[in-house]
Amino acid sequence: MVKSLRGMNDIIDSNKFQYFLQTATNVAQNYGYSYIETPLLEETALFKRSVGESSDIVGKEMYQFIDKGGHDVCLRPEGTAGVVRAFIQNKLDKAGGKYKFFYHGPMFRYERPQKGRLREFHQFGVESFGEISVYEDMNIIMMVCDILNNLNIDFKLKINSLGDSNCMPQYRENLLEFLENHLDDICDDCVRRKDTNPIRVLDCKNNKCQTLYENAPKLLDNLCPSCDEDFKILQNLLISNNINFEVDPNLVRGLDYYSKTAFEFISSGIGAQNAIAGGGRYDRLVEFLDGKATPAVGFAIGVERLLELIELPEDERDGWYFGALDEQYISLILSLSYKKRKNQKAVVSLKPRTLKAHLKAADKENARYCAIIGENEFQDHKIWIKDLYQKSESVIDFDTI
RNA sequence: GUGAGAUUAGCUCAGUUGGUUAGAGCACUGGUUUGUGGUGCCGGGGGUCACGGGUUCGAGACCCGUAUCUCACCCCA
Repeated sequence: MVKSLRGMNDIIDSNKFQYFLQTATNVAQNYGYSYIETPLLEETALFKRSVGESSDIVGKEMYQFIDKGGHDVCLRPEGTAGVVRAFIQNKLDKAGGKYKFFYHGPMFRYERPQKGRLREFHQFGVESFGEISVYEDMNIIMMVCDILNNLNIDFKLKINSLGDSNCMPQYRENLLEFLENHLDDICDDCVRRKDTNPIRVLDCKNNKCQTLYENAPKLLDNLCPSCDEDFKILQNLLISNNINFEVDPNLVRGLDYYSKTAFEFISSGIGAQNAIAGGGRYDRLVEFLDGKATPAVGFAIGVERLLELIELPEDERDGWYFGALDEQYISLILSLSYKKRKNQKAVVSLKPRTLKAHLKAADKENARYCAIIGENEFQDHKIWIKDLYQKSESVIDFDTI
């Protein structure tokens, strides 16, 4: 038997998926965002330049291949790069103004699958272009809060500031110097990180490293005045809007393009993969991908991780079930259901059964009304209807259905 | 990529030191003296015991390999 590839699942029971998508789409539209769809396949160079070759995503997790035309392409491992490319390619950077997009769809990373981590997974994300103000960072965070609250999901918000091109390079130097001086005391992973992505040592899980890093230079102590002020404004905004948060000076993002505000939404109860949404500001990325310098900020939600946490509201009895006690009335109920379906849900049993069997089936369908025609009803030009919720019965002329 | 544990019916799981025809609950399906569901009773279908080798008179069980799932690491949403 041919099976689906490892870490790639069918979505057979799509109720939660649809429920999430509707909720998130609603919120995004309430914030004035419009839908954008970009290709799943892009030139490999796009991700190398945006996400960064130092990241594991690009370094070892991309579905990359040479297509029949000899182009080096790969399945998108994340959503931002494609949206930024589309923004530049359609010359929206030159047009000026503000652009706000939301997107959703599959992403691909060649990882070892676990719960909340798949090779083909789904993200819902937004990207806001042209707003340099930290108030937009706040808008974006409020949007995630709205989505999670509407879905009744408990979360913790962690924020940090990564600094910008004024203060980050200097901080990086300071940190590198610190690491060089403690090479013998840090774990093997951190030695490796020092060369690939030194900022990442900050969220190392090794206790010995963490104790050591308490004395390391701190991101937040090295912010330039502009970054520092924005970060304070953001915290005040969160407080005045009653959004609980925690400043996590060790919060770093895995993708290279982030600067200034970085945030992560965490949930307990889904195991080690506890980040359900993440995002931040990426003011340099548009320019870096050959566009006109445009500030931008966005987030992405990991859909599968969120689905683990969603409790679907209970379905109420709804719609009609049509059944016949004898073969000869089936064409009649087929017509009646066709009529009823113009404005309501209606299912038809295509085979004659006993009344009891029909009631059982109607109940299983979670129908509100069970409508049955038997010999008695047919002779009187009537249909028997039971309201399965009210438990009341009635008999009406079937032309009035 | 590293380490660990799993895999028996559609689902959740039993299955004794290796020994007849591999079981249960749920789900599905049919019937239930006369036309009343969710909540009675009786029946029925459904398993290449993940796949491939090996040990043995005999393997669902023991050994090896592969695949997949799960957990942790790494990484990240």
